[in-house]
Amino acid sequence: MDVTIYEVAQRAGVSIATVSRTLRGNGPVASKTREKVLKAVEELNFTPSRLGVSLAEGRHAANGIVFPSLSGPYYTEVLLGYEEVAAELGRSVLILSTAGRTRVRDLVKDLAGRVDGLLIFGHTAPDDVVAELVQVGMPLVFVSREPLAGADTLRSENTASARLLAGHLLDHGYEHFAYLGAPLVSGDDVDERWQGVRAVLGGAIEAVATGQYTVEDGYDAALRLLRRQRPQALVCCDDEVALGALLAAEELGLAVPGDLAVTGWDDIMAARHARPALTTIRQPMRELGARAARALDELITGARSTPNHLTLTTELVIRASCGIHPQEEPP
Amino acid sequence: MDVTIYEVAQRAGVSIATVSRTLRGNGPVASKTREKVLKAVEELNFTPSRLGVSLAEGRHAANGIVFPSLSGPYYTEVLLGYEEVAAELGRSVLILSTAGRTRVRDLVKDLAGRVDGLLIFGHTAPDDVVAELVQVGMPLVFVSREPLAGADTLRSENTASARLLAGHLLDHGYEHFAYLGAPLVSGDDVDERWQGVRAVLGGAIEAVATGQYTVEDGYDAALRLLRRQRPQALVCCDDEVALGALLAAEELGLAVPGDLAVTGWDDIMAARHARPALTTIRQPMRELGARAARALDELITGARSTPNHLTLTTELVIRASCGIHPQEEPP
DNA sequence: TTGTAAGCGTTATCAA
DNA sequence: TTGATAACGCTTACAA
Repeated sequence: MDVTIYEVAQRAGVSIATVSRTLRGNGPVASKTREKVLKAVEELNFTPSRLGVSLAEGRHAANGIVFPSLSGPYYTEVLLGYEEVAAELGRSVLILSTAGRTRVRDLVKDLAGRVDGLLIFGHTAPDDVVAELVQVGMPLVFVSREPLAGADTLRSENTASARLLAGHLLDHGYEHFAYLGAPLVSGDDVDERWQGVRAVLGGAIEAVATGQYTVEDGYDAALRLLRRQRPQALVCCDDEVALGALLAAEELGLAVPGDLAVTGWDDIMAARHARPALTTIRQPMRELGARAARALDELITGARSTPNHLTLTTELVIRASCGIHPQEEPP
Repeated sequence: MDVTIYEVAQRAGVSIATVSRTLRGNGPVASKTREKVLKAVEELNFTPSRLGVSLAEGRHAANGIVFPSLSGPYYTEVLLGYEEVAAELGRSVLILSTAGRTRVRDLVKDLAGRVDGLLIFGHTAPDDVVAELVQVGMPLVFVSREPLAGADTLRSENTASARLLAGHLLDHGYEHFAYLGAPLVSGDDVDERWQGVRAVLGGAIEAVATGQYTVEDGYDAALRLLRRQRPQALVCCDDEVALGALLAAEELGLAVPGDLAVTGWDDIMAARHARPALTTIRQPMRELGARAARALDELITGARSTPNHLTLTTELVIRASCGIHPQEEPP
């Protein structure tokens, strides 16, 4: 891409203004002129410089997204939903992964300078940068964190489903529980889930830390836990941790369900295919991303100016891992 | 971000050229002047507009990446390696997912207009667009496809490892095979793998199609296959398909290994944790991404101008799924 | 050591 | 219906 609007104008024998009008389809253009212009555009294979357009329009036509990493399907799914809708709306997507990275502050600020709006997961961006962005009016939507003034927040319902899940486990007759994946920051999804189950299970459940919320760390943490005590049910903060717990149980020769119940969260693809299939809370990940993109669009175009705080509903999906269900799948 | 270099200059009582020099640290600036400028920058909280900088510098300081989707860890891992190194080099990353999308041509062209260089997976970008990009000299690196004139190509070794794998299976004494995940385009990784195993196994192996290379489609395809015939070994085009095959085998009551051998490709995290653990070919996915970013940097900065075609080495990882290995893990 | 001014490639206003 | 021309926000010769 090297040819500019000037060369097109010259070739077509018109001014650059006319070329611009023709291409954008706004101002009036005589149809004979239009044809000359289009011909020149065609011949020169002209594409307007994105930089020139953006500078003049005063917008990037691009969105950013900040996530910790892409381990596991959760962030990936949200990202795909986000990118798809963003593309529909004519916006590109710039990504920023913060996990294990130094100078996150600068990276986020740089990213913010390249986009019209930002989707930020939980607390992946430093509070002061967030404050700054809110301050300057940058359109922002946060996913998986508590509401914040001056920005949209979007999340799936956690506490009510947590109670539902806890209730179901009580119905199975369990009395001793552990929550695998202790919350790291307050107010995010993992924390809300923990608060929810604890509200029902009270002293009968104890939070156990994992490193990250991955299969590996879930496996390690579960192994350590199960070697020194035997809760009857392991409520995991997400499906990946739960898959890790399943592996640990197998390694220790514990039957799931039977010796141990395990539950997850999110309903990632692997949850259905796990052995045993995971009881979990389904969260509409793709939709989270899609909605975030639309919300951002509203904010950017000015179709809306007051922040929205939305909570999507979830669904308890009961499968095999949480215990024996007598009248299941009659033949 | 609303304050411009003019306001800073005015406040500091200097010209915009001096502000620019100070901030970029190139031209000479008296230290007293520098301080005045920095003070003004501080007070006004000035950040140079990315658009202005890019337009003047004639570069985006951004890279693009084109992939089909992000299902499964392969693309994700490459993406993470890519983004990490790109960030190190001061470049942002724009993504484009093409799966199930219409107007891919336009999307790729638009993306190309926003970046200094592009990583493209296999054949995810239409050939004519690719030709056009090569034509105009856009720095390009392709991952997982056959060498192409005018662009870097980068891939992991496939055929030699395929032979190695096939040989190992022959050593197990198998005589009837199936290759799950028939190649869709010629020249990509999946095709090379197929060519490699077929070179060794000849007529003893037959290619079986899956939809996409996912756990679900692998499961479906394996189920259909195993219901009508019983190869002794299932060579899968990647680990996800292999995981699906494992599920299908379990569903049919086939023991793996024993009744059936299954192998994968890539060595994703789940391969190690699968039951049985997957025999597979390890491919350095993260490094693929990292190298692509560096290669692009060389091309963009002009440190190199002739295309490179690099093949990274892989490793056969023998685990349990390919058959019984007598003297394994002595206690 | 500093400032002036010419780009960089568009869009859009205002006259003609 | 068209064309000058002023933004948009910066970098960087070139002069001073």
